[in-house]
Parts: sequence; C-alpha cells; structure tokens
Amino acid sequence: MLMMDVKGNSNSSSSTTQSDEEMMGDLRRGPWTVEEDFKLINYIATHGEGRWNSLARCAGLKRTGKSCRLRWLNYLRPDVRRGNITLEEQLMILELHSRWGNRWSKIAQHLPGRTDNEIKNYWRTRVQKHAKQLKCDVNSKQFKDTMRYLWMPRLIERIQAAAAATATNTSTATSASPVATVSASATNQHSISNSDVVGTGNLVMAPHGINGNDFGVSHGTQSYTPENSSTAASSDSFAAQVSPVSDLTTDYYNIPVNRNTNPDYFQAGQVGYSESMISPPGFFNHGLDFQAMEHSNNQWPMDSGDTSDNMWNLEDIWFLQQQLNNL
DNA sequence: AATAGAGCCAACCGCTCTTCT
DNA sequence: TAGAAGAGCGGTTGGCTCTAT
Repeated sequence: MLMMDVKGNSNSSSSTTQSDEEMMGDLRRGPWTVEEDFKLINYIATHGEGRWNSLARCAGLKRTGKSCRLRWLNYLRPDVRRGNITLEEQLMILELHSRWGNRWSKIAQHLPGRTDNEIKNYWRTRVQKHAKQLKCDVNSKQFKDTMRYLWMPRLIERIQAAAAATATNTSTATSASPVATVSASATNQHSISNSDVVGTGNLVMAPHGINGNDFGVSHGTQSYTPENSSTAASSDSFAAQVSPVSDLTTDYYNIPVNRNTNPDYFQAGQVGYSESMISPPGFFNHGLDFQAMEHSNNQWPMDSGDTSDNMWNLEDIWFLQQQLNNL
C-alpha cells in the first residue's frame, strides 16, 4: 500500500532547525510508506543511528530528522515489542507510574521493547478509562490507592495463577521429561504467596529483559519485509508472535542478581510491592470481599493479558465507588 | 447491512535539555 | 560563554478499526 495523504503544509514548530527549514520544500508527513521504511532501515543498518537530520537527508528521505527518529524508535527498531501489554507489564507500569508519574520514557526503560509512546497510549486509553468509570481523577489519591491496594495485588494474583497454570501444563504435558519436571518444580519454588503480596517483605520485582528473552518473545528476530511493515501490514503481523498472556515462569520472582547497569533498575532490598502495597488500616475491612468479588465475576480491569480492556460491570463500579467513598 | 460512537495507536507538535562550534 | 543545532520528552491529534445499535 502506498501513500496516502500528506497532511499539513509546513512545520511551524519553534524547535524547527535550519536543517529542517532547508528541507521544507517537499517534506512528507503522515504515515510512512514501505519504501520509506526500507530506506531508513537500510541506512541505519549501514551507517548506524544518530544525527537524525543529516540521516534523513543522506538516506533520501523527505522527512524531518525528528520524524525519522520517531519512526525508528517506535516502530522499526528490531527489538521493539508489539502486541498486548502483558499482566507483568501492566503491573510494572502501574508501579512505576506511581513512583514517577508521566515519565514515560523512564518507565519504558524498565519495559524492554516497549516504547514510551506505547506505554503512554496504554495509560491514556486503559487506565484513564477506568478512572473515568470510577468517576475520579486519575491523579487523585483515591484512584492511586485503588490501583495500589486493589488492582496491583490483583494483578499479582493473576500472574501467580498464570505461572502455576503454566507449570502444571508443562508438568502434565511432558511429565516423562526430567527437564520439564525440574522446570515445574522450579516455578513452584519461586511462586509467591498472598502473604508476600500484602506485606511480609519478600517480594521484589525483578527487572525484565535480563536474558533478553523475557515473556517468551523473541527479540530481534523480526526479519523485515514489506509485508510486515506497519503501513503494509497492521501490527497483527507482530502481534501474532506475542502471547497475549505472558508465559512468565520463574525468573520474574527471583531476587535478581543485578545484571543491569542501569541504576534505576530495581534491586533486591529496594522497596518492592510487598512493602509498598501494604493496605492502609481497614482498607479491606470496608466490606470489600476481594475473593468473593473474584469468584462472582472475573471482570476486573486489566484482568488478564488478553482481555486487558475488560469493561467493569455496573456492580463492580458501584462497589469500588463505595470503597473509594469510604477512604 | 448501514451507521454512529468508542477505542486505539501512529505520528505530529511544542517545549526543554544537551551538545557542538 | 553564547548561540545554534540536535536530541529527547510529554501532550495532543487524526484517522483507522472495532463494536453496538
């Protein structure tokens, strides 16, 4: 599929550089074409990234450097992940956002393969939607408490369940295999209990991507063809490779040996979920039957990786609103 | 089957910070 | 040291897709 519309006339950004101005004559905007993607990929493969304005010129792209950079970082990079945000990633986003607010790029550093843009979009479309349903501001203390004391523990439970199911399946399906047996027991060994979640102080989240192959997604193996270009094909071509629900196994709950040089990565001993998610006194005593809620229906927000946009039913919303009113 | 509305996401905008000369 | 250019960030928007009616 070739282009499409070229919208707008000229870039009036205050940050527009002289180099940009020189290119203004026939600058392209809007969606990228397959040919443009090819040019950019091939040029970067040969010359590397950086110096985006000159890169755009030298690559023969009628785009601004900013546009090239954005396209590369958000879409064409070989290690960019696509597909649904997994439970683990949701949990990470909620936690990191509670720390840093809208520091999307900083949050993205802890979610390998995810871009700040993707995380930002996730937040705006999913999380803010739920805040709206609860009729409270996404930045309000009430909403933050709801995230911290309800959603995040809930996510951890779901992650546990998924891990246990994976272990069970692995064990059952290949019980004759000694390797599988070891794997399953290892998973059980590292599984966490509810008491960890609510405050025994043992749970520390390990950074993703330690081995570069987290979540069962093969990074950097996406070979580029016109067919899997964003404009030629939708992200489905990528999404098909990504399990909607993480195949999380043992590493996630390991106390990590800090193999990442990024000082911002969590380390054992730093505040973890267990410490940061202790329920405020009486929070769960306002009539919130967490387990009953789970069993009566499974329609929690961000309830699972493949149904992360589950809508709340009216009963849930009413129920949570009562909790918020009681805070 | 047609249409309206909502959801999603790629791309753009405008600003700030950093690097270079 | 100051100004220009480059890079990066967060906010916003436009259009495509999906879903409900």
